[in-house]
This record gives sequence, structure tokens and C-alpha cells, in this order.
Amino acid sequence: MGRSPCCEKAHTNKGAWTKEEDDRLVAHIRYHGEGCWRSLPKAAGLLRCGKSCRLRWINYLRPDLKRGNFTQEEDDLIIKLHSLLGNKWSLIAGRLPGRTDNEIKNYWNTHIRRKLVSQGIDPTSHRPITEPSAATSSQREANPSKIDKFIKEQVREKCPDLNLDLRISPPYQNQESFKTGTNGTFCFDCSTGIQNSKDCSCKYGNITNSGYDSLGLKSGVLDYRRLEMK
DNA sequence: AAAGCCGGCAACCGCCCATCC
DNA sequence: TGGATGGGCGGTTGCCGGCTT
Repeated sequence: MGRSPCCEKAHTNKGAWTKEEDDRLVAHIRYHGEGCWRSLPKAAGLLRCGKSCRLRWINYLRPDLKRGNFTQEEDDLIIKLHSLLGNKWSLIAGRLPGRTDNEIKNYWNTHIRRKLVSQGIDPTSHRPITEPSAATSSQREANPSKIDKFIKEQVREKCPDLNLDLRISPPYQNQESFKTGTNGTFCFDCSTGIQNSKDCSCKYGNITNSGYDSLGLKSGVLDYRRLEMK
């Protein structure tokens, strides 16, 4: 049914890459560039699926990769981006130079998820686990709350080209105060880091150096519109 | 020392989307 | 316009090494 396989499975190697295979792949790409992944294995003399070559190159062999532990800043940024984008690992990786989507995905599943749970935070909704409104994502999708609808409306208005099917969950706030910025809470703009926005409707908008710009929205490092939609 | 368990991570799978013809 | 193709992505699997019993 459907499409043909991406390669001839019967004559391809699987599993861990050997040093020799790595060398062949790197040498080929250095000389010819990335080009067509499907034809690359044959051209490079590799008994590998083209997709496997692409993955190996992108995740481990690319010269611009940053290896080693994630920093606290990277941790924070991943959490913030995940609360905004959900499991869009490639988009998240696009904001972390030298990190790959696969690396971030693994790191999330093995470290950050556990860390959030231990802090009493639902890693999917980014809301306190004990909160009655901290429903599961499927519950929220089936029966979106007022705040979910409000957030989608705001994002649609501010970023019409952003995929609204993403799961977007800013830090939990009382719904009405969240919306209006009253009672000492953040308005939508400030809660997502867009402080000093012309649309800011709360008293925090003019506070400078508040440290709540981990996404880089205020500084312009991150802009919804500039998220790389590869 | 050996067996079992568990966590981390590299790699694969299958689907989706954009592009080409 | 619609099918074929290739690239890209998220989810999942399975291996391996370290730890515990």
C-alpha cells in the first residue's frame, strides 16, 4: 500500500555506525555537499539508507554541533520554548545553536520531564499538577478552556502565520486577571516575554530588567515571526 | 561475580508536507 | 490537477553501560 520504501532494505546496514562509515560519509559530504540523500549512499559507497545517512550527518557528524552537557540557560530556554511550542523539537532546536532536535527531544524525555514532575509541574501543560485546571492535553484539546481560547486568539492576532495547532501554554494564571493584568498578574504579552509591548495591559510591562525574557522576545533574539519554519 | 534492572541515547519507523513533473 | 518523490519531523525502539541486589 502507498509509497515505496525509501531504500532497498535487504541490502542496507542497520544499527550503530562504524568509524569507517562515518569517515566515508563525512568525506563524501565535504567533497560533494549534502545533495540528494537517496542517491548519496551509493555515491559514497555506503550500504545505508539515505535517511540513515541524513540522520547521522545532522545529529552527529555536522562540524557545527555543540557536544556536552546542557547549560542551565539552555534548560530554561527549552522549557520556555516547549511551553510555547509543544513537541516541535526542530523549532526548539532552531533557537539553540549547535543542538539538534533529536538531542533536545532525548534530553527533554530523560531529564527535563522528570525535573518538572519532581517540581510538581505537568510537563505537558506546564501547569501545577495539583491544579484542578491542569487537565491533560487531550482533555484540554477536547474541551478547551477559556484561557486556551484566549491564548489562541492572541497568537492568531499577533502571529497570523504561526501554526495554531501547536500546544501553547503560558504559565498558569487566574483567567480573568491573566487577561486583564489586574491583581498583580501578567498580561498575555508579559507572560510570554513581550514586555514593553504596545499591547501590554498590565503594570509589569514597563519594568525593565525584570529577567522574564528567557525567550528573548523582548530583546529580539526570539520573535514568533522569525521562528525558523524549515 | 553474576544476574537483573534501569536510564540514557543513538537510530529506526512511519507519516506528513513541499516540490516537481 | 494529481500522482510520485524526497526531505523532514515526531514518536518509538532497542542497545549498552552503569548501578543494585
